[in-house]
Amino acid sequence: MTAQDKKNKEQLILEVAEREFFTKGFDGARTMTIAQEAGVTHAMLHYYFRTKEQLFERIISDKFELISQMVLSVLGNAQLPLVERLKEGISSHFDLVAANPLLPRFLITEMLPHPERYRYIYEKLDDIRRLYVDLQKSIDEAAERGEIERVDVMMLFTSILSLNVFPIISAQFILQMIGEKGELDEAKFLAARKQETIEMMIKRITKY
Amino acid sequence: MTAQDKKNKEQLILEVAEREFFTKGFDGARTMTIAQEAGVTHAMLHYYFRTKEQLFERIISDKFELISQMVLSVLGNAQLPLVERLKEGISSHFDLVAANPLLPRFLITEMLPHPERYRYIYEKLDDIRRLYVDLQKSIDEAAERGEIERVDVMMLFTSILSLNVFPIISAQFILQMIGEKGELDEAKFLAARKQETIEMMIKRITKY
DNA sequence: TTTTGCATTAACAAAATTGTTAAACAAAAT
DNA sequence: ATTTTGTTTAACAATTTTGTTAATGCAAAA
Repeated sequence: MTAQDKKNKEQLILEVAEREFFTKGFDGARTMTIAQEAGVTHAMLHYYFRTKEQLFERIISDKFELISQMVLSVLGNAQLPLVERLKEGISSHFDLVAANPLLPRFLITEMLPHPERYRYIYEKLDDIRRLYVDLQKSIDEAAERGEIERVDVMMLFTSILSLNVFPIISAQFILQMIGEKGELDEAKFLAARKQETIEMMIKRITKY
Repeated sequence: MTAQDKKNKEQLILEVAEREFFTKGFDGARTMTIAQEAGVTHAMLHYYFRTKEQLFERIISDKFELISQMVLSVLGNAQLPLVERLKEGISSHFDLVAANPLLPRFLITEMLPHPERYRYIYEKLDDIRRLYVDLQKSIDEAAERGEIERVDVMMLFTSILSLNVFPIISAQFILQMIGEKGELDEAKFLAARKQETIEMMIKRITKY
């Protein structure tokens, strides 16, 4: 067995475990299932990661950067003009969430019930306050010039987060409920959502 | 022990169990914990409900009507004029979700991973298709008369659901991230959200 | 080639969780 | 008063899940 094989085996466990944890939550995940699906004995899993908790921690800290981005990117690129910034922010945030659809659900099911476990994530997010203040300033200035409506960034932020994340989490659910004859598939639905969200947010800040 | 006491004890277990299941999910919930918090031996819990599964099923079927309402009420009262219908629908839906904040998270963590367990809920929701078609007709007519923009009800529905549910689920999370010095408490935040959502949706269908 | 160190396996141990039972008990019915 | 019915408790059994260990293999370094 080469070093490469080892890396691959460890990596394989991590990938399988990520899917397992993200879909079933910490409590629902089974180390035996993970081991089985990764094609290793469950003793191997314990050999590499010692405990279920440590395997979990490893996955979370590996995902940390992505989680931060997932929150931050809503606020967009401070260099762009306001409306562009909004469009680009919504769009890139949507894509990021859509590319990692299991993560938001996991955050909701794991972080919310165990906030103490994830304190370090909140700490890291000082960046968000800078972008927040910055965006509020841009908005206030534009509003001063009568270009847009004055709006609260926290409301804007929450709306974008809601409109981007919720449909991605629950697309299946919504389509099953009111999808007509399944002709509208998930990909089309989400593409439509992305445009809808951009349109709604633009309208929200537009002054008439 | 009177019949009343029994009812109370059984009821107490149900109440405690509901909170336990809704916060920790089926896998995270512990029958011992439930029994302990309800002040009964865990044998009692099994005496009344036989298995963890049966206790769970009981809670779900008891909540069934509420779950249906939580989806249906978004579409509002078909008797009212369109804008009123929208305002009233958003408002009552928001209140319903806010009064049962654990339920949406639970639906996301339980229904989405186990759609087969909840097939009967989808079946029940033929009502929603009636309201859906009905609302689309109202909108199309109003749009025909040039009163509002033509919009797709599924988009409208999804937006309202997103804007109402997501902030309620994740208020804590959002406030911790960008809440300034905790001066904005959860109640104020949610009250602001409710107004914001109504305003956004009205703007969405308004024609200029 | 021998040693060294990590990788692997199989069997086992421990802990946590759920589920059962028999016997005691209490209340209501006869 | 006695029977019947349902409730409660304590002890225990079963199962599931996690974690450990000792023996073995195997590849590369010494």
